[in-house]
Amino acid sequence: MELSKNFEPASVDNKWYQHCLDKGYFNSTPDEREPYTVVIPPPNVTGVLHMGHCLNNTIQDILVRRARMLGKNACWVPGTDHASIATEAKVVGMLRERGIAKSSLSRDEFLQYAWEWKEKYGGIILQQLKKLGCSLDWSRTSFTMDDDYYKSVISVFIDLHQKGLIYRGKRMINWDTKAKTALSDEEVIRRETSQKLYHLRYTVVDANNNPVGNEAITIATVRPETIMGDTAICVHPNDERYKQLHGKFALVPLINRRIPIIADDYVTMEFGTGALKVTPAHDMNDNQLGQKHGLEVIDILNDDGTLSEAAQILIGEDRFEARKKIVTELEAKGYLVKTEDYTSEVGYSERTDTVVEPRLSMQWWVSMKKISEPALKAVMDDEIKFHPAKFKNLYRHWMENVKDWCISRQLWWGHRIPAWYDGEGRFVVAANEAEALDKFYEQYGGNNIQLKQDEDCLDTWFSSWLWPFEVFKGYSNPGNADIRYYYPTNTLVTAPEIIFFWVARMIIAGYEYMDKKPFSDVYFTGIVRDKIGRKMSKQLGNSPDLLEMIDKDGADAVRFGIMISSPAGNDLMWDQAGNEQGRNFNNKMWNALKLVKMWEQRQQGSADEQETKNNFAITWFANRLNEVKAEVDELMKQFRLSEALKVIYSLIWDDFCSWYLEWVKPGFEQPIEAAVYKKTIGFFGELMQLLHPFMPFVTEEIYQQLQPRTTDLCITQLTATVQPDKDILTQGDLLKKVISSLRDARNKNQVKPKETIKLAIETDAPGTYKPIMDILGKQVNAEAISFTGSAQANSIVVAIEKEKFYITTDKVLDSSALKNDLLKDLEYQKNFLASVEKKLGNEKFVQNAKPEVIALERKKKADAEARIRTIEESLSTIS
RNA sequence: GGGAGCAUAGCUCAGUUGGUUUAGAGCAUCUGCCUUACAAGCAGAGGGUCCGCGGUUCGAGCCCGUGUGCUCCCA
Repeated sequence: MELSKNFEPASVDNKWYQHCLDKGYFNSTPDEREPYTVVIPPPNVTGVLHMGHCLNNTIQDILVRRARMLGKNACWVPGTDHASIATEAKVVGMLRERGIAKSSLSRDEFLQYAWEWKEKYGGIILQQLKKLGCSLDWSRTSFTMDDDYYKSVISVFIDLHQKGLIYRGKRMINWDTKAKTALSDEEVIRRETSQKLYHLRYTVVDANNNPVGNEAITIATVRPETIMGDTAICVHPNDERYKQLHGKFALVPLINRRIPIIADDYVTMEFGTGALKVTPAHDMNDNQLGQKHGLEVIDILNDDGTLSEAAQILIGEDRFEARKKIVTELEAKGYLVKTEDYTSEVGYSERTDTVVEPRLSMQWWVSMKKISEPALKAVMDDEIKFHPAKFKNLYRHWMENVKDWCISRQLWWGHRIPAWYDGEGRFVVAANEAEALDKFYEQYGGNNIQLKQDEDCLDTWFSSWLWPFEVFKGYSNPGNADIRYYYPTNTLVTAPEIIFFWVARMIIAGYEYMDKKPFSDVYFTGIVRDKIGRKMSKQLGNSPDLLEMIDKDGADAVRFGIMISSPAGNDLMWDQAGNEQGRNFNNKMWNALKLVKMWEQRQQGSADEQETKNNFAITWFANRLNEVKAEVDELMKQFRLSEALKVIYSLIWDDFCSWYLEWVKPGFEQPIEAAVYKKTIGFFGELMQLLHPFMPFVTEEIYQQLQPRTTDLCITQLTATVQPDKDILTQGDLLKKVISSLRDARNKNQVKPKETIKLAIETDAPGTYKPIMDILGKQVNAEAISFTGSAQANSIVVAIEKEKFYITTDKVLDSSALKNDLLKDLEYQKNFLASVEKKLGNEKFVQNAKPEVIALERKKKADAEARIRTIEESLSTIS
């Protein structure tokens, strides 16, 4: 079959992915092998594949595929989480298109639509992962609202409540006015936002409401619309400007409500005017201050962010509209002293991107302090290893200062809180209404009481923290065969931004419910940025279309592109050029395949490799391959995936294609020895195997093209690594160096590639060169090679190590360039020698340094001296 | 305000308990080649005050201090 000019990924990718699915290669069931388990960080069911997923899942696939090739029973579990807020927003959108208002639906009706949406549009991302080549066990696809999973989440809630670790309480929370729900601290994104700082003047009065002279106090605020919720003004006790106002009162502008002026060292004297308006209902810090001083709490906002009756004015106006209007009014009535530009951090909802409103609210909480202790210890003791380890610090800091977790959300899509209330607000926690009634009568007595279930549902993370064991039904069906075999899982691959959202909580849940860690290693990927360092985001539009890229260059090229620039735990500056490099790499390998296939019909002679005259090339490459295999082993153990890929890339492109293939390549239309052909096919296959986890499709295709196979590459087992022969590798390096130097000399002397030369070698060890003469001659286009004991007239001299090489050609030579090079090298060597001699002349060095270091320095000295002699002799022949 | 991290070639990064030469790779750049696998390629080359300053040491890109700049997290 004729091979195409270039590698064509489009048909190849799909063909092999489907083949592997048909063969069930990605499916796993417990057996006698060692398991290698990875659970996917469940993407949001509304999600579509972006660069972060691409990086994350490529890494997981590399780990999983390699484990599979190392004889482990690899199991990678796919799935999605139900994403309360995001999904509910999508469903509301769908309903709007159909002209249905959410408010017109009952909870059950709404949930029906939500499931409809989920079945129709949800989980597209899982199909996209197939395009990327991810070798997931699709038979295990999980969803955080699957029946058993749902029950487990509810059961965990009840259990934690019984243990006293879940409680209900009215506290300050982050309120999303668009989704009308509470958010946890982790769901709030803080962003620098330019705002205005308004200086407002409050009239000062005494206890009898009489003005105190002409006194007024000016405060600075970015939220003038909340002044109606003010219940105090606070100044620093040491602030001389305000000492006379302690114990006095101020009138809130426009509504003229009287509030006390209090003193607290919480206030920063230098900031603004040094006087702080205190609004306990609408600011976290003000709330604490209010508690300390026993201040009234006046909530002036509705749950949708409009002003409430309590505001007295601008009732029903949106908070930002109200801000504009109140500023105008304050200015008109002379309360606005001045306006400054001001930049500060403002919290935005992660899901709806609206400004988060701090708000007092009755919510459910997980008490985190005690439950997180084993989880902190496990990471500090390296029972669970973080890669890179620097994230341990961050983790410790968070865990040591962990705050209670707000887990209730005012949404319908999710796990409904199993709490049941009577008309008076008394409640019990139970799995269903019947159990709830029993419990209620037991606890409160009475009979014939109507209970109503809590309307709210649980934070999505309250379900995904059970993921590593519940995907194996480790909680709902304890001790089953899967959980015993696959848990603890091996490696979790995730982004550092969800270390608290998810990683920490999974560790907590793992110890609480399985009594074991959920995973042994956590690999944190970096954040994918564009090439000028901006985080990729929808808003910026700097996120490339992944599927388009995969269609264009193939999944392998995209995987290569993202992995080649992806240091563990560091952000990566993604650049389209990486894809091109990957595509070029595909073509390089494809062309090497074409070359090798051309030889298939031209084999000649014995297939016994001992006989072949290309023995050196084969022996050298075999050892070089072993060397790289050992390196890759080591790098993979340390999760240095990007470096492993670089090493393999260079082995294939440079060592195999540029050196080895050129060394064994027969002349035009000449035959190739059968033994060499056989070996070459073998090497090529092994290279594909080594690269396969990184680039699964092109490697499988080439592997199958190389020779008829009865198996597939993706399940072919890697053989144990053999230690390479150092002497052979050194000789190979020498050969490469000689060839490069001679080519350089040809280049500098403008000897055209096609012109042949005669080469004479002056060496003490001609034996070293005998096995590599053929290769050397071919590579530098020499028609003859001889050994000589003396300088050759009219030749180009090339000095390498202690040896000299004389190139003779018909051309008239201009030796000035050559002479220049030699002089430059001589100066370098002399300086180097001087530095080594200085070191060796230093008594303290000789006394203190380790013997092997001193021996090394002596060798450096000897080498440099020999080298200087060679250069000087060479220079003398040039004149 | 508190904490963490980073700073090495034009760009992106390696550089493992301080000594493998006067620091490496890929990409980009430059030179020469349309050499029958590959011009999306081949063969070569150039390119660095390892952020500044001070210290420890026989010896510092690496350890310590300090300054500067950038990034992230928390309040």
